[in-house]
Amino acid sequence: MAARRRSETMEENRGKLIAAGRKAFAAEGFAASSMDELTASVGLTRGALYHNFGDKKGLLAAVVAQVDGEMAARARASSAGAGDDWERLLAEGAAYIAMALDPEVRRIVLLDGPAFLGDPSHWPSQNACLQATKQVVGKLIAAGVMKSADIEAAARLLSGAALNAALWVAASDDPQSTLPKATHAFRLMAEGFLSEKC
Amino acid sequence: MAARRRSETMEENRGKLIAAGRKAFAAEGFAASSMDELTASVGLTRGALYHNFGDKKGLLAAVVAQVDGEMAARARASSAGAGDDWERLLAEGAAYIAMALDPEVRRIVLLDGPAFLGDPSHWPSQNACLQATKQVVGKLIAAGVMKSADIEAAARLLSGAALNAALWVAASDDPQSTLPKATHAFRLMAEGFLSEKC
DNA sequence: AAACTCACATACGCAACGTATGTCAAGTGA
DNA sequence: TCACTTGACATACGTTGCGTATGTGAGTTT
Repeated sequence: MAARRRSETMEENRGKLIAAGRKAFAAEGFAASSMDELTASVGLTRGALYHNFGDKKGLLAAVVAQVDGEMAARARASSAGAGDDWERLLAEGAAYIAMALDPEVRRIVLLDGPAFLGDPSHWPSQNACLQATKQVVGKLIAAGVMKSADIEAAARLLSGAALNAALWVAASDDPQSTLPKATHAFRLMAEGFLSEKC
Repeated sequence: MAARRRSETMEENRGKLIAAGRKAFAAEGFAASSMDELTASVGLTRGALYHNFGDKKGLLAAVVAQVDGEMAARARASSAGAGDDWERLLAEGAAYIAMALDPEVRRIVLLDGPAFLGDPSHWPSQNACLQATKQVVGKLIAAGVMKSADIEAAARLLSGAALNAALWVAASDDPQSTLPKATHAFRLMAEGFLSEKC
């Protein structure tokens, strides 16, 4: 058989472990996931895991970084069609709410991530979503569309409201009917930041 | 020595374990807290814990219920001096932000609680804080002070925004200087729910 | 006061993490 | 091509910590 390059199989194995991590962490949570089972499910042992990621939390960090990156991409995509920056901001908020309905996002990034890795603003992935929001908020405040306020505070409040509302939506009996209520309330509240409303 | 009643010592031991749980969970987090050490620290063994609380998560639930109750009391106290209901709502929001600065509240109720016990709205303590906010929001919407919106959605967004902002404040380098920025932004955003602003 | 209850201690099995060590294929230089 | 090195991963082991099954003695009942 063709002799495969080392770096090639290593990247492949890292990918396998991260993919298995996404599944296991989303399904059972970080604490309840067994690394023996997880590694065995992709034909490896714990040796591979500790060599590549250092420890169990290292794998979680890698998984979080990957999912976080995908979230930022989703947020960008959903706000791409917006006419102005304000509509872009609202679109990103709606995207946050929709993303938190994803079991992987909810369990891994919103629950286990903060609990086991600490505050998201200190993650290596830097919470890419929040950075995007901060940028838009900064532009809107500078342009006078939004009232003067601390940029990071406003971005935090907006994304925090959206994410927390989404956790509620996801845990509700009928997510599909509660989702519009959440997005409507979000739009109302965000408008509190608008400068001129008369 | 005077023979002590059984129910008396039992309540006392429950209290000791809950108090030890608050300390340990706040300091090291739920997952990293050893039940052997925790029970030994109050002169008991794990036997007492499993008899009283069923399992490790049972103790966490009891601790969360106690802290949650204290949070509700704090919120009530801080909004007691408010003139009207709207000011009461803002005061509660400010109280949320201040409470999340408490290490016990942050670690136990905001991080480990949701991660290990599931969504707060399904807790036996019913997330007493949120219930209080819902009541005020309901009155304000009925009175026409706030725009029409789903009561629970509005309450969730407001408390979620406050709590998430508070997590940021707590994790920041200089909490004392970022706190006013957060409360100011919160007030601005909450005003988005006001009916008449002209 | 004898029988009983139950709150808690003791002892055990098991699962899972992390580490120390072994191993063999991929790379390197002659 | 062949000895030699590297390193990615497997294997084996020690440790920790949870949950349970069983024991026990102080308190309670009759």
